[in-house]
This record gives sequence, C-alpha cells and structure tokens, in this order.
Amino acid sequence: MKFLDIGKVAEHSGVPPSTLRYYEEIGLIRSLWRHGLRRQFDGDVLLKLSLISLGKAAGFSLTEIAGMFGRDGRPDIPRAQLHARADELERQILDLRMLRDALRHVADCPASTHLECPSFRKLLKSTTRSRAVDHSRSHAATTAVTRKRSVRGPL
Amino acid sequence: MKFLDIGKVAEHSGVPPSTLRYYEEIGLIRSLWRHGLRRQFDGDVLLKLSLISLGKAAGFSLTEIAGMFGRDGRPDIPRAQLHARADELERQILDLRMLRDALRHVADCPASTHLECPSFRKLLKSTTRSRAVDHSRSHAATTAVTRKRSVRGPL
DNA sequence: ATACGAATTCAAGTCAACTTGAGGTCAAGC
DNA sequence: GCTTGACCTCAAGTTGACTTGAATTCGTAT
Repeated sequence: MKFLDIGKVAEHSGVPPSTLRYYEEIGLIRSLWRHGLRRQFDGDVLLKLSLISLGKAAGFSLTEIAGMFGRDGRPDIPRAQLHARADELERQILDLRMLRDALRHVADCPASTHLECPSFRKLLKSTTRSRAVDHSRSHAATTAVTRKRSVRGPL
Repeated sequence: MKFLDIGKVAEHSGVPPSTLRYYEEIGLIRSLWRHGLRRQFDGDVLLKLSLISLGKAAGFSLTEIAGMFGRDGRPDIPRAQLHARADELERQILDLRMLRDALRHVADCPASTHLECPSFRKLLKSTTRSRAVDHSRSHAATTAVTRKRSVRGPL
C-alpha cells in the first residue's frame, strides 16, 4: 500500500510517467522492484522528486542534482561542499535581486525609450561588465541561473 | 564612422562570430552591408548585444528578446512584461533561498535520515507548494512563430 | 477466457541555442 | 601576382531534458 506504481507517482508528484522513467534511466530515482513489468516505487520517491524539483527550479542540471545524492539515494555531500554550494546560491540570489530591481526600475522609468534612461544605461554597463570577457568558461556559478528557465513564463 | 566586421564585434562584445551569424540569421541583429563577403556592423550592435545579454540574464528566450525590439530596431519593452519578468525573478529568488536553506540544513543536520527529518520535509513541502500545478504545457501556441529557416524577424 | 487498461521497451523526434567542419571567397600585404 | 588569414556558406552535430509512438506484456475485472 505504501508502494506506488508509476501512475500514482505521476499523479501525486505532477511528474509525467515518461519523465519518471527517464529519471530512473539516468539513475536519478529508482524503483524498488517490478510487479510483473510494472515499477513499484516507495512513497519516499515523492520527497525525492520534490527535492529534484527544487533543484531544477534553482537552476541546477539533473546531473548536478544527481551529484547531490549518494549512491544510497540519500543526500550525501561533504558538508563543506554543501556550504560552498549554499554560498554560491547566495551569490546568485544577490545577482538576481539586482537584476530584478533593475528590471522594475526600467519598467517604471519615465524616459520615452529605455536607451535614454540613465539607469538603464547604467544597468547595461554593469551587466556588460559583470559577464564581460568570460572566455574562462566560468562554470556553474554563473550559468546555473541563466541556463534554463524552470517554468515557461506566460510571455 | 566605425564599421566593424564580425571579428571586431566578437572581440568587443565577447560574443563569438558563430553566434553573431546565428543572431543575424534569426533576425536578432543585422549587419549594414557587405564588404566583399564580410558583414559590416554598425557600432550600435554592441549596445544591442548588451541588451540581448541582459535579456538572457533575465531569463528571456531569444524569441522573446527579438519581440522586444520595434521595427526600427530600437528597444521597445512592454513595461507589463518587464514587471512580469521581475515577478518571475522574485519567485526564482525564493526558490534559490529555499534551496540554500535546504542545503544548509542537510549540511548541519547530524542524522543521515534527512528525508525523514521533519524540518527537512517542511522545507521541501513549502517549495513544492510554491510552484504546484504545472500542466501549462501550451507548447503549440508559443512555437507558432519561428519555424525552421523561414526566419524573418522583427527587424 | 477474454477484454481492458495501465504499464512496458526502444528508437526516434523535439526544442533552443549554439558550435563545428568542410570547402570556398576575397582584399590586402609583400 | 601570390599568399595569407579573416571571413563566408551550408549542413550537420551537440547538449539537456524530455516526449512520442508503435508494438507488446501484464494483472484484474467481468
């Protein structure tokens, strides 16, 4: 009864069966056994899917998320690494906040075109500066957020 | 007058030539004319690339960004759209914060039973709630714009 | 016993945003 | 006038995260 087959997992998590199979295929989740052909999942998988969803929303790739779990399936990373990741997130949060504020300012700016708005120019300059000359392929820290939008906006 | 060929644009903007050609192909930027085979760009393009970079950082797709320029090629961003994006950023910030907290919790929690730890569950639950139902898979409507090679963007 | 529906596999397709590579062109410098 | 090197085109490949479809196999309810 505590064992769910894929349809139930999909129903409760909102993650479609195809995706669940895919996740299992890449080792992100796993089923306990088969009942006939059917995968039987432990209820725990729902929690794990929440965690995965969270990670995705935060801009991590599935590979990165997978790296946050040990082979036993439980979150298992050296504490220092976890904290480092958290620090990294903190930096991203700051960046996003700046961007958010800038967008709002531009949205409310009375200048007729954005190019004439001084703060828009300033914003352009700062964003240009902040990610200029990045031929050092600087990695997850800067790309995680930009990489993929977690939810398609209505625009 | 400064007319740049693609190498110079790449050098000043940090955007590789292949990408610049791609952007031109999809109508996101444009060159003024050819000198022999070579594209000649107006210096303006650098500003535009900053704008594009900004848009990307804010999570807009290239198609969306292209839609932000009027027929004259000048930025014309609907303010409501900017606010909407700022709202989305705000949500993303919340997600990041929760992930950060989750990571810190995992780092500091002495038990190896994170998935059963009440406060961890609570964290997860709150994140799950925040971005609950996502069956907004309206894909056909949004893709109607740019198909294959028929790209003739709004420039 | 049979039908039904829910699940299965596996290959292939999709989408965005590029990159890569092969082979060709051209203007400028020596 | 020949070489060089920056540029060109066009097709195809890449990556990540899935989805789709056809053919098939179960378990359960009638």
